[in-house]
Amino acid sequence: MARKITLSTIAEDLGVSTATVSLALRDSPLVADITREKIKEAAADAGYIYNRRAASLRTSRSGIVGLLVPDIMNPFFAEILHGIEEELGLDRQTFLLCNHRDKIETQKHFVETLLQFGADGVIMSPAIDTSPQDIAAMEANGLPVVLVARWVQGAKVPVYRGDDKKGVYMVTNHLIELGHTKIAFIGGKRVTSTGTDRLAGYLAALENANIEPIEKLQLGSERSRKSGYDSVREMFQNDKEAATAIVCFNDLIAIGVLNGLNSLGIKPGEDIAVTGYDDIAESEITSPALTTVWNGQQKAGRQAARAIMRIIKGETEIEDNKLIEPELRIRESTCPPKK
Amino acid sequence: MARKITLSTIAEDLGVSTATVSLALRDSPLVADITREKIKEAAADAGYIYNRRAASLRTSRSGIVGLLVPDIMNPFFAEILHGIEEELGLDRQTFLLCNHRDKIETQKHFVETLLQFGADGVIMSPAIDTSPQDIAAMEANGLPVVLVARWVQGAKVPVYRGDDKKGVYMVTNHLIELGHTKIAFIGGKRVTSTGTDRLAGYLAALENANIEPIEKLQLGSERSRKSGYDSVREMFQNDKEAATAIVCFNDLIAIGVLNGLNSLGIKPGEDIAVTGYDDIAESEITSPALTTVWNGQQKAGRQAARAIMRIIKGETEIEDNKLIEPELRIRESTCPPKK
DNA sequence: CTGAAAGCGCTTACAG
DNA sequence: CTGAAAGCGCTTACAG
Repeated sequence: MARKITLSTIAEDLGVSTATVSLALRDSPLVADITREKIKEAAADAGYIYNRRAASLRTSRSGIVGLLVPDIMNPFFAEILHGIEEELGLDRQTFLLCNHRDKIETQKHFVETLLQFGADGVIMSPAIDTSPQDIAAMEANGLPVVLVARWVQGAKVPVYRGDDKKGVYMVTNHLIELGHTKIAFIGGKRVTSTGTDRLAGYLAALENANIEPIEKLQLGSERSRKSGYDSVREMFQNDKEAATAIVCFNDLIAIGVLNGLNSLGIKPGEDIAVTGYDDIAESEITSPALTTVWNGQQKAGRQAARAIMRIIKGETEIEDNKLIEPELRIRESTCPPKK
Repeated sequence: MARKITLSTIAEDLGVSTATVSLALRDSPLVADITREKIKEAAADAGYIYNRRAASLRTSRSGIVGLLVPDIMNPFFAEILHGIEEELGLDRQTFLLCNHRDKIETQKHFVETLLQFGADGVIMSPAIDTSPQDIAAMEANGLPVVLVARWVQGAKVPVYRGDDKKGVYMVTNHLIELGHTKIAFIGGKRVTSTGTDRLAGYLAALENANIEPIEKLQLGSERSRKSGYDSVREMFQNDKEAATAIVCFNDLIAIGVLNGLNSLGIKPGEDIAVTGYDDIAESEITSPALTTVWNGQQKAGRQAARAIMRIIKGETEIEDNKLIEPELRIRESTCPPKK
């Protein structure tokens, strides 16, 4: 590369001012058509690269949106991201992604980075133990926040998510209608809002049917395939009739449970009923195909993205964030209790 | 927030110069201990936020590393990312992530963004059809490049990846040693360097054993679970004895194949042998557990991260990038041909 | 050990 | 429609 191309080198070459070049490149109607064309051509020829740092220092808008999720490897969050990408791509925003892995320190450090880069806003599924003060502090520093999938009690920011309690209620009820009474709940016991809400849906359905919940049928705190696999083996290794149905915290757990049961010689969909949650793409091609609940994660992602863009653009009317209605997806993994 | 806290407001409050504040906050030994302490305290009290855009405009180092992968939802790339994160976290680099989904336009647009932000370097698994000129252009614009997992013929930049050809050779050979001769290859036929290398390993093993490769036993171009599921059903729906063993392009395909076979009533690990590639975490808990090849993706990620940091720091001695040795992981999904 | 000053590359009033 | 000038918030020679 010879010398560095900037607005001023272009201006100099063309004998105009930097103001004119700046305006022309951004298609300002203030600039005469001929001038604009001439400038744009010169910029393209010279291989000019717009320096966003300089622009953002001046305008204090960075074009960066922060995105915080527990773990992008989890298809649930990946699908949220997908929704966000679809929506933000249109506005040519760039985003900075962080997997906080539910470590509040990681989250904090990343938020600090966002502030340093002058991010315009952040979409987050907050880490466990995020306080409303944490969120208020971000906003006080000029970083607007929108939540997705998880909510924080007391935080005054929009939240976009599915109705977890209702969805798990529906799927538990589906099992009860099939005739099950010994229904286990596996996974997600960690204290996220999602975990609490989903467990509450399960308990509400049992209560509604006058089924006494059994503590030892509620197992596992993680939300990975491996954890589902391990938990179900733990539950059934000694007592093959511990339960006739299993409500899983999410599809990943359920997939692990299907595999774990298979490894014990118990056939899901025949010997025992298993349900998932989220309806990730994979749940259609498990064997047996998984009965689950569509949770609208892509939709939540799109809503969150749209909301943050509106806030950034200074709109005050943020669309009403009512819960996304869950939908039951009955497939092959549920069956009546075995006689 | 009252007024904005900057270096100059702190300097003013304390009656020192901005140069001193700047130096003090970065722990320069030039500043007297007492002065430094006083300044640091004042900055912390005021809730000072370092403005990286301003700093980076001045120093032309941004602290940003770009990361380009086809799709972060794919555990193979997620594990590479994990390795990179582990390594880069230490240097407090921030990174900008892009899923190019093998669209050269998406990749191009993202690289443009990196240039605008003044990224210090980029680690990439290039999209299909990336040319050596594309990479040369990035470097010419001051953006050093390191490749991971995939390579580009003719590009003069370091590459960190496993020996795909050798690994697939090993696993195909394992099947041949078990007595198989009708061995299919499913997935990955798209023209990535990985696809080409892996197919070559399969063909080399067949040739070495004097087995004639059969065109119609090479199926599927994608690398997803769903694609494996669909391909194997297509292959076996009409002819249940189309093959006695299947080499899959990767573990995801293999997982889809396991499910697809199950859905057809064919038992993998008993009726037919199936192998994966990559040894992602999930392959240990499939049923049956998957025979596969460890590909060292985390290691490749770490190597790539270390290399880009060295380049950024101006070191010229970049560690020699020899291929990572693959390792065969024999589990339950492979068996001799059924009599 | 500390300060005054220039400059990184933009955009934005303000004049004309 | 175009230009001259200031300023965003840092860091870096340069003096002292």
